Amino acid sequence: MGPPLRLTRAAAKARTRELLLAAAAQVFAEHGYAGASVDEIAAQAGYTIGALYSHFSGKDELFLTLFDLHAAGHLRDIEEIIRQCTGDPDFAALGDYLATLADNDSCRWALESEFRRHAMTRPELMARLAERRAAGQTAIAGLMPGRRPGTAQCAEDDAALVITQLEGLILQRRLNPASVPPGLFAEALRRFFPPPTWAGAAAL
Amino acid sequence: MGPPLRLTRAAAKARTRELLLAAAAQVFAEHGYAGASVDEIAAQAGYTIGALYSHFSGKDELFLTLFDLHAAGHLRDIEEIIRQCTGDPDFAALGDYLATLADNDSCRWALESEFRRHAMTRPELMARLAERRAAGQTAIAGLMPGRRPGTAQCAEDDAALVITQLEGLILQRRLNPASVPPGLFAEALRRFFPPPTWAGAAAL
DNA sequence: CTATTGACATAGCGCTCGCTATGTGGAGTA
DNA sequence: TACTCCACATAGCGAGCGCTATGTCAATAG
Repeated sequence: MGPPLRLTRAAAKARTRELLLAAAAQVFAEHGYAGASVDEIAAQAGYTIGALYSHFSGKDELFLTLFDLHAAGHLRDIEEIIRQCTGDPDFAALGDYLATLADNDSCRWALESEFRRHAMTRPELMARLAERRAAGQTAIAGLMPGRRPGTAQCAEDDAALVITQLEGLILQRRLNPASVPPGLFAEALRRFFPPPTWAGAAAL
Repeated sequence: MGPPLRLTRAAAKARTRELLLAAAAQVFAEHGYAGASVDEIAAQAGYTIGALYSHFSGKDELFLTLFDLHAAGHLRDIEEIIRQCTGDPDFAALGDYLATLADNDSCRWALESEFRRHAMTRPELMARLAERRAAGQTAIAGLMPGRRPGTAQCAEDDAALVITQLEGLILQRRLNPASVPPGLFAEALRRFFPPPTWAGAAAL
């Protein structure tokens, strides 16, 4: 048969699940885990709690599902940016992109803070988050140039520095956009990726 | 009269207030604002909710008091570290200090995440937090050397970068101490405070 | 067309919450 | 010592919570 005019049963279910997850992200971000009510999450998605409990076993599973999705995909954007810093990067454009990344998805960074707070008090969540971040850091380390040959600095350390620098800047821009203009993102990246020829000659 | 053997009435009241605030910080950090119960906060301090409500108008005032105390004092430690970076700094010692700063006060950084999440959804809190941080940043900017004369980089931008770098590293160390050894803090500081004579000669 | 399934709605239970009204005992004062 | 006061304890109320039991109706299969 051709494409159905209406969504098929399974497709509709998958769509409902996505809507519930998106609504949960928004409500968890705004009120925190304990402050978020399953009624509000379901209502935000356009359903009632019956729909929610037919897709998830409860509030906790909903939160943990979001946690894993977030932990898996969080460093991907940063990795992509770092990848574009190799070769002949356009730092100004990357700075603009980072600024929009910080400005959009308003609930994303609030969720990030909520996840971190949760992870700090629940060892198994901390382990999962640390593992995902370690994988992302290693991927980024593979992209970092082995510069400053005089120092014993390794690529893993460079990656940790650039990740935390960009995350810190993003969180700061969430609090006060004026204090972190796009040019500051660009400047931060420039410091980790100096012009290849000059730096090689000037070092030591 | 000499110092009283037992605490005077006002001193005991002040001590109770401090105990309540410390307990509140711990419980808010562990469970978040909505998840924290005033009963647990009072019990953690060794009192009941009667004591809590005779010192604070309610849960919200308790939280806002902590918020202001935190916002006021948060960048002081970083400012002190940056001050010690001027002159002839011992980066290794400062790195050790930053590591212990991240490791101790476990509830402090969980509270930091909770405050940020709250600020992201409440404009008046965001304004207050941004104002305090701007003041701290300006103080730190006054300590930053006006290096790299070739670039249009100003001290305020340098301060924003070093603050967000250190905060990002601290938060990362909370999640995974092994990924941020004390030496990485030291390396981060070194990059913002290069040896004075060499850098001046090597620049441009 | 009929039967069946299951995605989702509805109502309500038990529990905990923030907060208040009220009680009480020891520190302060003369 | 006797009176006063207030820091703190205690009991309970109304509201909202997560979750479950049950109902409903449209999409599917035969």
